[in-house]
Amino acid sequence: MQDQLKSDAVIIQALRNKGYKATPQRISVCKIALSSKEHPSVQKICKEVKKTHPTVSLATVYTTLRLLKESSLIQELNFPQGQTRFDPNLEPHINLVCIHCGRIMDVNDSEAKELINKVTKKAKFTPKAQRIDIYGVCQHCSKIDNAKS
Amino acid sequence: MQDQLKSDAVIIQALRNKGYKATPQRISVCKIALSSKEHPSVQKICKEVKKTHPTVSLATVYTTLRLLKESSLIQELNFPQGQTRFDPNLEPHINLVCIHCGRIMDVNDSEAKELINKVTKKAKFTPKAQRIDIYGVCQHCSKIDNAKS
DNA sequence: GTGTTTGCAAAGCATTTGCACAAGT
DNA sequence: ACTTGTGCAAATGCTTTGCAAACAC
Repeated sequence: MQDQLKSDAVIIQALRNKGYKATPQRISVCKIALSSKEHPSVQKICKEVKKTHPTVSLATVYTTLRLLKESSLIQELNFPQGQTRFDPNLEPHINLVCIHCGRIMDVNDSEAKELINKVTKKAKFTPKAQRIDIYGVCQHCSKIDNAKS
Repeated sequence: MQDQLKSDAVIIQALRNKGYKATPQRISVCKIALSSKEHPSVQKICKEVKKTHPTVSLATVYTTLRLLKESSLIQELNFPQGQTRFDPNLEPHINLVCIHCGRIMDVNDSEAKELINKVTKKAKFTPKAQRIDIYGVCQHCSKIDNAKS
């Protein structure tokens, strides 16, 4: 699940710097939320944490995710039907959201950044964050669809 | 609230074409959802409809909005804390979302369209819809902030 | 007249909160 | 030791659903 694992030490330090206690559950949630490229849901994160901390509760996962959000380390992506996913990539980038398999792929594109700069400057709007989603069918799913027909 | 009011006749025709009955409540919800530039919430739409149809229920508003969504006439924009807003603009455009006053301003920009074309082609992704949000402080709210300090 | 829609109230979910106990510093 | 965090269960708030009466066609 995590390609780019943050080490425990780094996370413990970051939590303490912000005045939070570094509990095992918290460290685990942070590691997954900050390292995953899968844009996991709360349920998915909780399931993952349970592998090493079987007693963890959803409440703790929610609380920790809120800390990360308030510390501007992750972004919350809300979708219809109460689907919420989390993204540690806060740079301007594009989310390709597959409406078949639910996968979200990141595309880093410098033009996205330029577009945001241009538009906000023109509208005298002070940007703090952004979200660019494209909804559609990913390469993998359209292959499956084609094979079926 | 509505600058670009769709006429009743057009909406009635559209509903019937899709096999739906044109009830007064439905017509009213459609008019507001399709014409408003304010990206209204469900509550706001319901309140607006109540002005002419005081007995309308939230359930009816929800149902009608679902029809419009499934007919690809509006888009649902989900935000944290169960905030849902609706947007009749389905063309690629940019939403400037003010985190102070909650206003959402549309910016039509051909570069947004081009960016989407480029990225989806490259990733062999079939686009169906999109959403580009920039979160920050609008011109009006930053003036207020400056005046305070 | 027939099938759909309405409006109410109840049910369903995701998320938050209160609180006693446990754990980190 | 003191304070904060955990985990449970209950509460909250948005959205959906079931159903009888009302309505569109």
